[in-house]
Amino acid sequence: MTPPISRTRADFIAYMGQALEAQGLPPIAGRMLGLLIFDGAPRSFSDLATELEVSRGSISANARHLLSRGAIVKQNRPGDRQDYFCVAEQSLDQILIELIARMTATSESVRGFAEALPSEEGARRRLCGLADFYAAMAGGVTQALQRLRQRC
Amino acid sequence: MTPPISRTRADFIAYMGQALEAQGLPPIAGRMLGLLIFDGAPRSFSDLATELEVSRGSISANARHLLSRGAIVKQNRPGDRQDYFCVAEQSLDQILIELIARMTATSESVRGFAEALPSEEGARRRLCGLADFYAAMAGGVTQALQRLRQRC
DNA sequence: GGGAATGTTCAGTTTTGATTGAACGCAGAT
DNA sequence: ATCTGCGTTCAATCAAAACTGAACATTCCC
Repeated sequence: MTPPISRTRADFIAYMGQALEAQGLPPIAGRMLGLLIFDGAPRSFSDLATELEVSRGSISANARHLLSRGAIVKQNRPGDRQDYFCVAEQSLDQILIELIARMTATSESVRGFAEALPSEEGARRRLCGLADFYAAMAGGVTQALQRLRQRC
Repeated sequence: MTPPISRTRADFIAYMGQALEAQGLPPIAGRMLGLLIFDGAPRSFSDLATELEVSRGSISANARHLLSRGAIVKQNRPGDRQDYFCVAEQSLDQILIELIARMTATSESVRGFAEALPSEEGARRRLCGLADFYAAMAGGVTQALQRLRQRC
């Protein structure tokens, strides 16, 4: 017994809201992204407000948030004053790229702390280990990114 | 002109507080972990409260948090009623293992949504792509984990 | 038995962040 | 000129989370 598509859609949108909230995005941003991914077509600003039952102010703020991360893009059409949004071509790439950047930055910061210490300090070795850890994660995610790119 | 070790130490602890806060941990948990990593030796419960200038209640709560994640371990010594904490042997491994589990779970959840849809639905293809995305990330982090393990 | 030290718990406070909704500016349409 | 629809902004509200501090139970020491 397969559920109706609309039900799956609603569940997916709610799920994405929670999943992305756990990764630091505001919940509405997650739901917006879920909706856009599911529908796979541009949706208008007010459509989003209506469908998600949130204020226009929230759409405005969260759209800006997602736009700045490169996860979605804004479209404008001649003769239509509305803004339309859809998932960016390489939306997922962008997320990974940003993640890699964050981890690389952390690695470098930690290495900076390490190198401010004399080499005989045990702490220096430990901080270097931590820096290596973040570098390794960045490397792993980079590989994932390459794998995804060549598949699509 | 190298800063004194104590200064680097304080800065590192503060930095870790912020860095791990950005990844969902409470700030004090991040600072505790930073302190323990820097010092590389067991520190007592009250030492932590004193040094971080936070209440014992906070140490208790955050220590439990870090313990449950396997990031730190508690030591008890004969003839000493205090609890001592230090970073777990495979503290970083644990973090990666948990991350992999989360991403794998997300991938599977999303695939579940996809498979509830008829194959002619475009949404099904898109959700499968998202599931692949999370799977690829989990794979990348798994590789990072293996690389780290064999290095140490 | 007191008394001091230790970790936990929990109610209350503070802080932080998300969300709303009204006010606003702008651009087309009437 | 006025009106309507659109998106932004911002002050106020709300909710969730972290943190504190006092009360408590336990253990050890005198």
